[in-house]
Formats: sequence, structure tokens, C-alpha cells
Amino acid sequence: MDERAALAGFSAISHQDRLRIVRMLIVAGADGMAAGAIASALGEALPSRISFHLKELDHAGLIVSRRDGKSIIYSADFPALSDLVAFLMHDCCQGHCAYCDKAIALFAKCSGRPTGPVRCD
Amino acid sequence: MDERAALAGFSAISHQDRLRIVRMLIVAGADGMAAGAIASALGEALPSRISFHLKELDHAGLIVSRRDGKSIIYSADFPALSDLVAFLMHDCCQGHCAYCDKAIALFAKCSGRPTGPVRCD
DNA sequence: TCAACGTTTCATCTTTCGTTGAAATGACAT
DNA sequence: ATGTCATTTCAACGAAAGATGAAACGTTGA
Repeated sequence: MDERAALAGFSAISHQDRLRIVRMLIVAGADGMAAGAIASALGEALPSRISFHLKELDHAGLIVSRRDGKSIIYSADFPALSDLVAFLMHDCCQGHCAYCDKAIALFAKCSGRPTGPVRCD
Repeated sequence: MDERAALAGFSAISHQDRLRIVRMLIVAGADGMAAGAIASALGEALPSRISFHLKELDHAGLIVSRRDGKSIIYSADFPALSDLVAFLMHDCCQGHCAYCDKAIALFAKCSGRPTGPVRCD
């Protein structure tokens, strides 16, 4: 996670619909949700708009997609989200890296896959 | 931390200079940094631009300011940053709230003050 | 009170983002 | 192959954000 990726990630979730999508996909977990299901969960939004938002989140690396028949299933990229948080709070412990390491380890636990070590540089 | 505040927070750090300022202030800790020091650390940026960015971060609730003589000292609002992270990852544990509680507790430890409990709704 | 310093406010212009609806794509069933 | 369904792409317009420099503000020390 470098600065460019972090900016892309934060920009992606700086929009009401996109933030709701990410939070919804975090709840959905590994199963994910079809684009149509996401659109109807969001209410009045047009399919083209949801598609655009999903593309934005995908380009930012925060979600992943897979095709299942006619539907395209989106799910949260948990390691990427953990990395995004870690980038922002990289030195919240002011040098006492053990705190951040533990916090990120917990986020990694949620994702089911381990993330890299936190750099307190 | 509600959705409106979270969106304001993420929007605020969706800009290179502002993300760098927040990360710099996280490293600076409780001492904070003067606006001028922040501006010179950022290099070529104009003072008026830095002032605008600091105002944006302040309005988003991510940093706090205090006057010290001629200078205005800015510092990170650690509880607000922890809450922002908690809002995004509110259900990263998919219902197993203990994970999130621990993670947020660790971020709260970094801030020196406790944050509220994580809502897994 | 005056001058110097650090910081902020304002007006302006340029650039980027958000939204919309129509048309196109890809996959499945008949 | 044809129709249908789910989703995406595209072009166009309006709205919002970013950058800049000049002027104003508040604080300090002479």
C-alpha cells in the first residue's frame, strides 16, 4: 500500500453510495453480492450509476468481482481494506509498533488471510 | 461517528497534501505542528493552500488547533481517526464483534482516550 | 502606535467529479 | 439463432473541488 493506492482508496469511499457499498460488502463477507442486489439494496440508484461506482471501487482495489452466470458478484477485498487503514494509522502508536501490529493482525483475522507487517518508518 | 461525519473524514484525506498532513500530525502526536512548519514540511505548497487544507481537516473533525503566540498549532484528533476506521470496518468480523472491539480498543490505546463501543448492527 | 510576522480570507479561474439516459455487451434458455 | 435478462459503456451537461495571488487579520515586541 503506497500513497497513490491509499489516495485512490480513500477517494473511492468518499461518496455516499460507494461507502455504503463497501460497508455492505464487508457485512456480506466472502459470499459477496450481485451488482443487481447491490443496486436494489441502495434503492433509487440507476444500474448504470451502480456499475460506475463498482468500477471505481474495483479500480481502487477495494473490491473484487467474479462472474456467476448472468450475474457479476462483488465482494470486499479485506486485506486491501486492512492495508488502507494501516497506511493511515501507520504511526498512531508513535513508534510503539506493537500496538499497530496487533490492530492490523486483528483486521487480518477478520479477512481470513494475513496482511504484511506494519511499517513504522 | 455517523455516515455524514465518515464521508467528511474520508473526503478530507482524499487529497495528497491533506493525507500527508494527517499522517504527519499522527507522527507528531500531542505536541502537534505549527501551520508554518507543516507548510515547509510539505515543500512547495503555498501558505494559503495549506491554510485551506488545514481548515478542511478541521471542519472534518480530524485535527484540532490551538493558538500559541503568533503560531497556530495543529494536532491529530486520535479518537476521531479511530472512530473513522471503526465506522468503515464496523462489521469486518461479520458479526463476531469481539474482533472489532479489540482492534478499536488498540487504536483507542494509541490515542490515550477510550472510544465508544463498536456497533455491529 | 507602529512595524513585522504568521496565518487566514477572498475572488477568480481551471479542472475534476457526479449524474443521466440511450446504446452496447455478454450469458443463458428456447 | 433469437429473445431476454443482467450489467456495462458512452457522450453530454451541470455541479463541485483545486489552485493562485492579493489583501486582511491577529499577535508580538519596539
